[in-house]
Amino acid sequence: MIDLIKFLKEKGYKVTPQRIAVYDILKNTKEHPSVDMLYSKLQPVYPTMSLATVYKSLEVFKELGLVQELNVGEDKFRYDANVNQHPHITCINCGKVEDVYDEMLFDLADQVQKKTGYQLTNQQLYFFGYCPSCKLNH
Amino acid sequence: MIDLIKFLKEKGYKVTPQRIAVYDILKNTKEHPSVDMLYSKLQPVYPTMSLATVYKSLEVFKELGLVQELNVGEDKFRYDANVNQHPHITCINCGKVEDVYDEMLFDLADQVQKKTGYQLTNQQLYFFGYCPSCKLNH
DNA sequence: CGTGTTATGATAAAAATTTGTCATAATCGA
DNA sequence: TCGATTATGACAAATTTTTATCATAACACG
Repeated sequence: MIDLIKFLKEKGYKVTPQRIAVYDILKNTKEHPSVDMLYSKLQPVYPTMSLATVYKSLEVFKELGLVQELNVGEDKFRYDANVNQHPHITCINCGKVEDVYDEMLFDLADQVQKKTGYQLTNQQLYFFGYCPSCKLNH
Repeated sequence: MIDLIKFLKEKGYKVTPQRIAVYDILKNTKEHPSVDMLYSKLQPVYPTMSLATVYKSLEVFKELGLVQELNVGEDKFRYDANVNQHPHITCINCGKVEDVYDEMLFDLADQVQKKTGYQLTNQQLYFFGYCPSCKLNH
């Protein structure tokens, strides 16, 4: 949270309760919410919070490098306050998105860079399947 | 091409010039076209081809397992007649999408499955960066 | 070749997220 | 605390891909 305030001030953005609230949710969840999920979570706390404000806050956070935008194959984005590049896994039954930790993935970028001749800037690794609890009901 | 006709007939779909034309383009390109790209390519050959027909053809192909739908982070899909699961790399300058061949990626799914407990059905691995020719102009 | 069924094409319409507008409110530095 | 500037909120509007409609055309089977 200290980071958010510092970053906002450094760039001349104002520190507002709304921005803090949005970032706070992102920082304290592992469920990679979309804009509508964020909005729903904020409603109880900030009944007057507007969708536009959520969008505008996220825009600022992206610019500050405080969140990353994920495209998990839905027609909307999800957001993650963990800006480290890391793979995600989505349950195709219940829709949840989780992180994947695997050392094997660390060397991947280098390897791909050598093979392709591209200068990599980014990667998005998504796995899809049934999560442990959903796979029981199949 | 023989596959397409066989598959269509097996499932009771009619063999039409439009379906053949759409599939033909997908089969003979490596650029992973989107619907609008397909439509543009078809225009010179089939001036009366409709966008709706492109969409409907792709729907059938997906059902037959003849194409895969890619989400490379745009707000539309791209299509690939190579239905093997394989990683893609996108140039963030010129927008082209290419395949990545790397043996390292083959074990990945198993590894992730073990780590996460998920039953994997699918994966989408996307790398982003500047392609060899675009990176010169930076 | 004829008939029943499915596909096509043109256009309208949906669908849903994201952006714009602008009056009002809040922030921040002096 | 004051004043200048920026942000918020409510809603309109844009954007754009994708689906639905339906009369006409084409296919496939006997």
